[in-house]
Amino acid sequence: MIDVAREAGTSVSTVSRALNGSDLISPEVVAHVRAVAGQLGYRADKRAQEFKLGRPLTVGVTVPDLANPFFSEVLKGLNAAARAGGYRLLIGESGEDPAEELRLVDELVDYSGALVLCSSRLTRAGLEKALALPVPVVCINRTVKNAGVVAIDYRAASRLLLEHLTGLGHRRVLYVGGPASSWSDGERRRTLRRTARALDVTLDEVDGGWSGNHGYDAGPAVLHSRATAVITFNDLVGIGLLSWMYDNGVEVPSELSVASYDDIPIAAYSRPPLTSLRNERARLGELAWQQLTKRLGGDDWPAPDLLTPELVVRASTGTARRRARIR
Amino acid sequence: MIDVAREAGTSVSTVSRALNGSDLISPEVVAHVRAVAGQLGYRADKRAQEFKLGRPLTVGVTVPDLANPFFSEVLKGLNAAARAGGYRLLIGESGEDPAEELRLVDELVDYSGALVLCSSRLTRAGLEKALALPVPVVCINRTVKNAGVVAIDYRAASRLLLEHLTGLGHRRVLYVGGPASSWSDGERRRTLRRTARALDVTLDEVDGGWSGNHGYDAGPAVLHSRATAVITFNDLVGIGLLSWMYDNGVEVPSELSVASYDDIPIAAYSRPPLTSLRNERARLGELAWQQLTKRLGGDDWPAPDLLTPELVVRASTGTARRRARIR
DNA sequence: TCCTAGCGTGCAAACGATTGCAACCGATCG
DNA sequence: CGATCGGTTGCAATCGTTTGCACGCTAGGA
Repeated sequence: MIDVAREAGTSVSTVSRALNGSDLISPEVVAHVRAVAGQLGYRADKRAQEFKLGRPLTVGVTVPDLANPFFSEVLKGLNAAARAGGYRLLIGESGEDPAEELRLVDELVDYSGALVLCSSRLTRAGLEKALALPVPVVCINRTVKNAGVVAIDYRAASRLLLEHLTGLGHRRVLYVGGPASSWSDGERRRTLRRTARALDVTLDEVDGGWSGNHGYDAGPAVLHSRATAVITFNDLVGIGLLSWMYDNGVEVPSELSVASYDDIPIAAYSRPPLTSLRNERARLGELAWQQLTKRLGGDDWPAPDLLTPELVVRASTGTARRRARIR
Repeated sequence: MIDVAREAGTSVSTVSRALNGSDLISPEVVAHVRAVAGQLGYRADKRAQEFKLGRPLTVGVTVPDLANPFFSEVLKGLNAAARAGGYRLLIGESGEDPAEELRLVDELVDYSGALVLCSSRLTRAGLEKALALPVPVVCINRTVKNAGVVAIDYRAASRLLLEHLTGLGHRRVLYVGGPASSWSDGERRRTLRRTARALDVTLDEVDGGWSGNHGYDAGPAVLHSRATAVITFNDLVGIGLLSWMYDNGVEVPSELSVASYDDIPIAAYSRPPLTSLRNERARLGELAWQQLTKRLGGDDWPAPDLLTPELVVRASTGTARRRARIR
């Protein structure tokens, strides 16, 4: 900058003003300075700028698992929105571990003007700590006070699933659960139970996880239950389960129906294609950013945004014609 | 910091030294300052530190598509390695668009001490521009001079695939290609052609893309070719293609074999499970970081790291018994 | 002709840390 | 007893910007 000033025969203040389009500076000088700067290949040091200006134009994000398509797409949406607003994303992955997530948050906050916790696995206490930080925090898929909240409406989601299954005549449904630290697993269980009661459906539950392997491994337990329909924590689990059923000669859907949450792209291509709940994941990210901008603009936190998913019926659900058993 | 200094009855210099563990300071003072700092809840401003200290401890990364499991896992590996080295990741997504990638690079460089371009879609000229930047650049899955290079050994990869297929008796193979701007698609084509010639296999090619939809849409073209085996650009394309074959009554592998590159987790759960080339994607990220540290340490760029994949044979490949045709 | 706006510009102080250098201390040595 | 020295500490400059304030200049009105 000093070089530019010297070369242009002005002071650095003038260079700064010229480059930033201040209005109390003559147009000729602006043109001249711009020319000189371009010629010298000068680039303003963004870090110094942001340093001087105050809070960083960065939003820190945590996700449990980068390789999970659900989170990738949330990140896509958030990234696009944040970039449009002049912000960048600093992404951290907690590996589904609450302690690691806390460390991560603690580190990200040093470089971020805001935080987005995506499907936070934080303990209650950890979350308190995060909210006490001197930056605004938005939670995606976790409700909490004094923070922005954007979430899937699991009440509606679970109702859609169960109504679909009862419509097909199922009266006994099994839920294959997700990671214990997952808030959204808790919500899915809670809303399923409640809706099952209302619909007079028997709901059993077994533990699962978040990956295809977890679903595959749940195969025997599923068969042991006397359910005719299964709802899995997510599509990866569902697809893994479908695979076990195929390997063990159980026909889907004539012996067992399988449905799931999220509708990741690959769900349409499983065999049979998986009935699932489509949610606008990218939109989750977008809305998180919107909440953030409002808050950064000085307003209070807006009301939580709830996204209602849409049931995509595919061939993995149908009427039960036979009891499943291993052949 | 000033507050801490005042409260501790010292100068800010002393506080700085105490907190950073300088050796020319008395232990008692260190203890005292630390205590005061803790009590006041003082946290050093990392951004100011890095600003003063010089280059940012951040590595900027570009990927074409965050939702693609291949890239997610590379990011996982890179992230883990970089964090262990005290660096953070600034991630940008180009959306498979060369122009956008260039903009991205131009922005990331303002905040990064190093750049990692993952499967760069940059044009030749764009890449030159990126390499001319005042930070070290590592390319993952793209070879280039004067930069770090970490890549899959596609020569070995293509050979593994074709030898497997010829071993099963296939003499006519079709390649369903990837995005035009993808270097790795180019490499796959090049090495396949070359190996096909050596093995006396007829190789046809059609254009595809990177997603399940691209694979599904390629179905008719695949059937029109007279190939008995198909190699797809990646697993997503492969799974999409399998789905089309199923929907149209083509039996895999008895009428058509399908194999692919990458072996993403879901490949094991397609129906039939997909024969694919396993590569250590997380390791790609790790190696990229290693190259970077060497370079940042003052050395020249090390020789390119080539990772040889491993063929995972599953049920989607077998001996062709019938000519495929739509029923 | 002089005074006063008002516009354009430069000086210098910040932002929050690190660090070379000088100064100070007590102790040891000659 | 004074010089020296090692061990600590503080002063002030610095990183690359932005910006409040003061100043100078020009033009227009009285």
